[in-house]
Amino acid sequence: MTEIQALIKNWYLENKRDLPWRRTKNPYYIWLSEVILQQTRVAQGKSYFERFVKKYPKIEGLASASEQEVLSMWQGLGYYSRARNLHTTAKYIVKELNSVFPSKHTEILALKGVGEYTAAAIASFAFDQVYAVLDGNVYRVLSRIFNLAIPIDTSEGKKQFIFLANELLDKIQPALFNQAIMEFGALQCVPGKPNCEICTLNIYCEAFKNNTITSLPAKKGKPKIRNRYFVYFVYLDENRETVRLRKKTENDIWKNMFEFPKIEFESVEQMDEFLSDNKNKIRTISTLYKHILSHQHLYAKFIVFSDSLFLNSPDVIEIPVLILNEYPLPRLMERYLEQNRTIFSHQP
DNA sequence: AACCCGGGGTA
DNA sequence: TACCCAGGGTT
Repeated sequence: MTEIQALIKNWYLENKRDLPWRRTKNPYYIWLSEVILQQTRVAQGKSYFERFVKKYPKIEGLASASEQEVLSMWQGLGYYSRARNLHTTAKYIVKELNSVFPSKHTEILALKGVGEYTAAAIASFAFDQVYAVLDGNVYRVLSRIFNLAIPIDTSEGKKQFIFLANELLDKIQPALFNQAIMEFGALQCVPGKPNCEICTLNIYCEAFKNNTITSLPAKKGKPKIRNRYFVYFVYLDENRETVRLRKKTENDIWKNMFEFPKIEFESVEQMDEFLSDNKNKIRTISTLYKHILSHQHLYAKFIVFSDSLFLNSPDVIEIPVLILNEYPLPRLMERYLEQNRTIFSHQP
C-alpha cells in the first residue's frame, strides 16, 4: 500500500503539469479553480481561472460584482449554476464570515456549490487536512489498481471507493497525494486504452494483470460492451485428418481452453482489409459469426489458409480431427465445427 | 436513485 | 457516435 503511494507520488513529481492553481495555498483561489474544474477539462478551464483571478484578485471583488457580470465571465464554460453558486458563496463568506474562508471540513462542505469532492480538495490543498478526493480520475485509478468492478454509480459502490480512497491516501502528505492520484488518472491511467506497458504501477495493478483495464471503472448505467474481431486460421492437412489448435494461456476470455490460431483486429474494416489483402492464400472463408458474451461482442471469421503462418509457433499443436472433442473448446469454436461437418469429414 | 445541468475533446 | 471531463443540486 505504501509502495503504491510512493509510486504515485514519484510519478507525479516526474510528470506533473505546471498549473496556476498549484502555485498557491490561498483557499479562495483553490476554491475558484475547483469549481471551474468541476466536470471540466484543465485545458478548457485554465483561461477562465486566469481571467477570474485577474478580474477578482480578492474574494471581496467577486462578492461585490453583479450576478450578471459573473455569468458573463462564465460564458462558454457550461453548467452555469456553478457561477451562480460561486457568486452566492462569495457574498456569504464576505458578509457572514468576515471574508475569512472557512477551514473546517463541515463548514466548507456546507458552502453552495461545494460537494464531497470539492470540500476534500479545498481542505487538503489549502489547509493540508487529511481528506481523500474522489473524482472521475480517482475512481478510474482505484478501480483498476484493485480490479474493483462494482459500479461507481451506486451507493454501495461509492461507499467502497470512499473506503479505498481513504485507505490509500497518504496521511502525511494528503495535498501532494491527492494532486498526484488525480494527475496520474488524467495523464497516465486514462479512459479507453492507457499505455500500461510503460506504467510504473503496472506490477501492482490488478486490472492490468487480469486484462480488465478497458472495462473499468464499471458503471451501472450502460454496461460497457467491447467489440472484438477475430480471424481464425483453420489448418487442415491434405487428408483432413489433423488440425492445429492453440491453448489460450493469456489472461483473457477462455483461459486454458483451445482454439484455432487467430489474429485479432480492432474493427471490421481492419479485419476485411486483412482478408482482401490475403485472398489469394485463402481457400475457403466462413460467414461472419457473431458471439455475444456479457461484456464483449465477438465477430469472427474462419478461413482455411494455405500458408505456413503460425504453423511454427511453439504453442500451436497438431491435433487429429477425430479427437477434437477431447479438447475444451469455446462455444464459438463449437458452433463453427457444427456448421462445417462437411469440411471436417472425420467429425462424428 | 434518477434526473438535470453544457461545452468541448477524443477515439 | 459514444464516452468522458478535477461534480453538485434537486426531486
